[in-house]
Amino acid sequence: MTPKKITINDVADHAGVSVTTVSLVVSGKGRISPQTAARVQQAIQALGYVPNRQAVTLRGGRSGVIGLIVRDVCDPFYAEVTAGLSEVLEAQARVLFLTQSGREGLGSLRAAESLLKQGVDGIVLAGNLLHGPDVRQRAAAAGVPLVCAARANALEGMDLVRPDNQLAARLATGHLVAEGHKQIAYIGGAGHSLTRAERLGGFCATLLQYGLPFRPEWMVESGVHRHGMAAKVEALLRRYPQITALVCHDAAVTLGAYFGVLNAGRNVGGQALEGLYSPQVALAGFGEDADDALAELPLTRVSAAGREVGRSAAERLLQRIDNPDATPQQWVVAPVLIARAPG
Amino acid sequence: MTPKKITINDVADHAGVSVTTVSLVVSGKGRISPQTAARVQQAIQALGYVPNRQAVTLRGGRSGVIGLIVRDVCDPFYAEVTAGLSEVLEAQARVLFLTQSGREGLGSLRAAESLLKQGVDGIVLAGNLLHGPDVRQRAAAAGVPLVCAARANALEGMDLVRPDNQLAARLATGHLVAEGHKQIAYIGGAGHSLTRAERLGGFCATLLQYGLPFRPEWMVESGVHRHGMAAKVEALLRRYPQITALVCHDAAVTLGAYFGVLNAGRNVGGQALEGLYSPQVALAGFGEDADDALAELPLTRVSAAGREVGRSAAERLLQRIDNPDATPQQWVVAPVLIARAPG
DNA sequence: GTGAAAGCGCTAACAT
DNA sequence: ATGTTAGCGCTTTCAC
Repeated sequence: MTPKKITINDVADHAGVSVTTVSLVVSGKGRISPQTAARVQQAIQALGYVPNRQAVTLRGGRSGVIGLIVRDVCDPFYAEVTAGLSEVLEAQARVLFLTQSGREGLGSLRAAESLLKQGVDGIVLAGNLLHGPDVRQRAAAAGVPLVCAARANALEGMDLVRPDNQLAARLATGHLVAEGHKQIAYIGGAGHSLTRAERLGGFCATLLQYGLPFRPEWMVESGVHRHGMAAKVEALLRRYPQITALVCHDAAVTLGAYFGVLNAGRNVGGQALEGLYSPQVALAGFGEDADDALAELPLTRVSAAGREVGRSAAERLLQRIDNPDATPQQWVVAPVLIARAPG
Repeated sequence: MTPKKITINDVADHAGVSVTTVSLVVSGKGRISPQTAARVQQAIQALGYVPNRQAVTLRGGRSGVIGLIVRDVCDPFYAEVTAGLSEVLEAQARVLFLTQSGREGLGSLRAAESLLKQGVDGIVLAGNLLHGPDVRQRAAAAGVPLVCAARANALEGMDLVRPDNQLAARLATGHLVAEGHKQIAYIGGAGHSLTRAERLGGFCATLLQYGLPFRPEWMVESGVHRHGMAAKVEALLRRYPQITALVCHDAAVTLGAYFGVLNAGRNVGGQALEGLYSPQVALAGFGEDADDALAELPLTRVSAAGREVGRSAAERLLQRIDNPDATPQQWVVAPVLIARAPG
């Protein structure tokens, strides 16, 4: 059934050389004569030889495997991160171990444990940075490099790749301002969210920069479950009819806001109209590219570029693998503005 | 830096026995005296011994690793499948290799190749069944079990886990019928989609079962990009005002349909009103649990239960690993209806 | 019941 | 420039 596994010995026999020679040819290390090298290559082709990873690793080489600890692959942002990571690693002929720490998962630390047991060359911790220090300690003890990828800022002293939430908010807000809006509210996000805090920073900074008002009452929290945003937005707009634009924290909030606008008797659109009061309310929202359910809505979106975060995390980890003693760095990935024709 | 790796030899020394004994105790195989076993266990605890996977695998044991080939982890359905798979495997102290075949990935076959090189115990092919036969052949040649997990039916002769699209459509349609709707249209999906075909089967069957009309003009395709569904739905409703309910193919289509209903001067709601013409139009849609952006809409959703598909695929693969010669089976996973209070 | 020893496939000294 | 050989950590006959 299973075809006889062909090993380095078979190749050596077939080429009439020793295993050392074959090994040297494969790794391109020693000085081997062109003729011999050619004969060996030919034997490799003929037999379809593929080096056995476990043997290499056992002997002390690299396993070629990277471990990923992610809270929940179903979260669109982290799904993008995972995809980006996987892309880069595949291009390097490496593979990715996936473990989940959240939901039904076994927790970051246990995940790390099981990855280390498998002999990974490096670990990416995506989200769940609460247990970051524990994981770092464990990885350090095993001499395995660790890189974090998260939605918001966190620990010092660790390699971390994250989106630029502040810039994202500046882009979104700036876009609305450029369209002529002067009364802008921020909708959604849980009060304790670090991501929200960073975005609010960019939001306020942009308003200040243009001399526009920002009022605490115009920053509406959503609970974690994001229920009833439509009602909250409707109430906001009825109370402050001068508001002409909303920055929305995520896809669910955006949709809620959309209905809130309609329920308040206003329309959703882009360009701010003349005069103080406009029946139009413009929307800008954050979200991943994969959140395409909202693609048809007339709104401007800013993506946190999760895929790019994943790619960068992979790059950084590969660097760390080659150079374990490098100083930890924070990499910030620029967001992407996807403007929508007003309408 | 790196703490000395402790091996089976260290344990043997510490316990004053031979490596054979330690191995036997760990695997629980040979007949070892309780005293010796206890001493060994104690040594294992004391030293924190963890068997080296590569050594075990090299020696001929199982690697404890399962490979997953998925087209795109960012697709909500396959993200759920991945999560379900990962859950089950983690519970079994196994780990999951993730490879992507689509997008920037290297194609199913190359992914399979790289998984086999890593010595996986089994492979799950999720989606992209076009290349299923190739992958199967390759896996079979390596003596590695293969299980497919896909959104729709496909090849014969392979183990396959998939959602019950037909039942899903029956649930959605039946729900609308139970609410009193008699004129129901099906919106969205690409014409060549197998999933759509299966759902349409369930849709039509349900209508027939209740003696309700089904008309080809009431089955509106969306392109692959799902643009302009709002306009299509508006046109449909204006042309056939007797329609009171829509079954929507996915989240994006549902949202488009929602606006189509509004644009047609109708409202979205649940209960069918008296009389032939109702201003209300009810919506039922398909989607994963993770598609929660639409959670606030007053509509009934049917989930394909991707997570459960993943779990089942894992179960089946574990069976195949224990019993490689079993006959291929098709497993069908029941969908989940999430009813919404009509509003 | 327990131990000695032979490899699994590979790499890296150390010869030659 | 190429070959010999000693392990990496483990399981598994086969002795005792």
